[in-house]
Amino acid sequence: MKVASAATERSGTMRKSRQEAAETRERIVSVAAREFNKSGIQSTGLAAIMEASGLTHGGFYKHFSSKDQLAAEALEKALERIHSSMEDQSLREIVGGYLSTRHRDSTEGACPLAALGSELPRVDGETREVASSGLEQIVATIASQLRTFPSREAKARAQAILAAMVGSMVLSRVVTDKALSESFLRDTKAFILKH
Amino acid sequence: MKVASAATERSGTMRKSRQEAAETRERIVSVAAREFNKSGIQSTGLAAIMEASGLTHGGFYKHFSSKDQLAAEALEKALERIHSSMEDQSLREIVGGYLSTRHRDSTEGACPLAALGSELPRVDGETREVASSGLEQIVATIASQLRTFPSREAKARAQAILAAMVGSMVLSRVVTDKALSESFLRDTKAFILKH
DNA sequence: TGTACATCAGTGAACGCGCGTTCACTGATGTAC
DNA sequence: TGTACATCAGTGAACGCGCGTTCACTGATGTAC
Repeated sequence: MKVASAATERSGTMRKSRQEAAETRERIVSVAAREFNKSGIQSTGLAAIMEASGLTHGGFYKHFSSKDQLAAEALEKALERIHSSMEDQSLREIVGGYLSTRHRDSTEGACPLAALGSELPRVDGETREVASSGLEQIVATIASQLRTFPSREAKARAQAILAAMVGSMVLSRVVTDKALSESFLRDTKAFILKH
Repeated sequence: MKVASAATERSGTMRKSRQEAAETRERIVSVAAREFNKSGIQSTGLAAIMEASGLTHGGFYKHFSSKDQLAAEALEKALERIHSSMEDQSLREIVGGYLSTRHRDSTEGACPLAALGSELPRVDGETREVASSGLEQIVATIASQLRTFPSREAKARAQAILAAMVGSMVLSRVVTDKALSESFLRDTKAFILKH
């Protein structure tokens, strides 16, 4: 703060408090994405998210107008993260990364389609739209890796491949037998890549 | 009640009130299975289930010791229903029946793996076990239709096929575009059967 | 640059509400004789 | 078969609790001059 000229202030970074507030907001969205993946949207309380963000619950509405708005932003962020991790990867890399025990056991950067899939048809309109369009982008990215097929067929196959990946992840988390859980991932991977 | 002998009473049907109570209990389980499929287990209140069963909420604990117990029974019943509908069907029939718009749009007899899949890893122990073993039975039944493969490979393929079906159903319900929703079902079906 | 006022991120108490569960009560059904 | 008592399915009020949301307040930061 000492020797910053007015020009630097205007063109450069925000002043301390506003910058911190923006960082706080981003932190809440990140924490929310993780907590939603772990426990579901409905089942995760705002107080838990705020506490995990190092704040008290009352401050929530200084950043968001409702829980729904946070859910939409957190879902968008999580889907973008998954989507961008797939870009410029081969089909083998995409499927291998998705159908891994690392992904199965993580909440931090896990795919919300698998973690929240059966809850998403019931979320509010805006959040649902975010889910739907994020899903479409992922399908398009997978399709772009199916270079041996004409584009219409590539999209059809990409949809089936994403369905198989999401379903495999869901079921591998439902099953209580560890070996069976891992064989869901392994066998689905083989099934997809054998095509 | 009129001319029933003591012998008939003992060997035959229960007396009226007990029989009605048993019917009430079954009705609650059926209603619960449908409501859980529609809104999720956590998000469905006992009062809503009891009201939809034509009762007041207080009577619930005359039939069940907890919501968890009801969830386990409702899930078992729903999974058994899906499982038995697959028995003695060909792979084509199983996949065609599962990946249908009728199934997608129904709650009454829908598959809980798709309707509740992402919630199931968080349910209580007994309910989770019911889900896990119901899932295994379905895999076995699908595998039994893959007669051209040795049994180990048949089971691996059955797992991948179930994963693709569940994932396809989940995503077809997430997506807001009607045509895209239907193409998820159609394309996944083609992908599975083309193998 | 320094001063006076405005803004606003964050706090913590409070709200109305729905939840799972408990309970005293009722009246029809079941049982014993 | 008829009577007296016990059982128990179902009712509706009440419980303690956590939820999303609101609000008065604080004090550091931002702005105007």
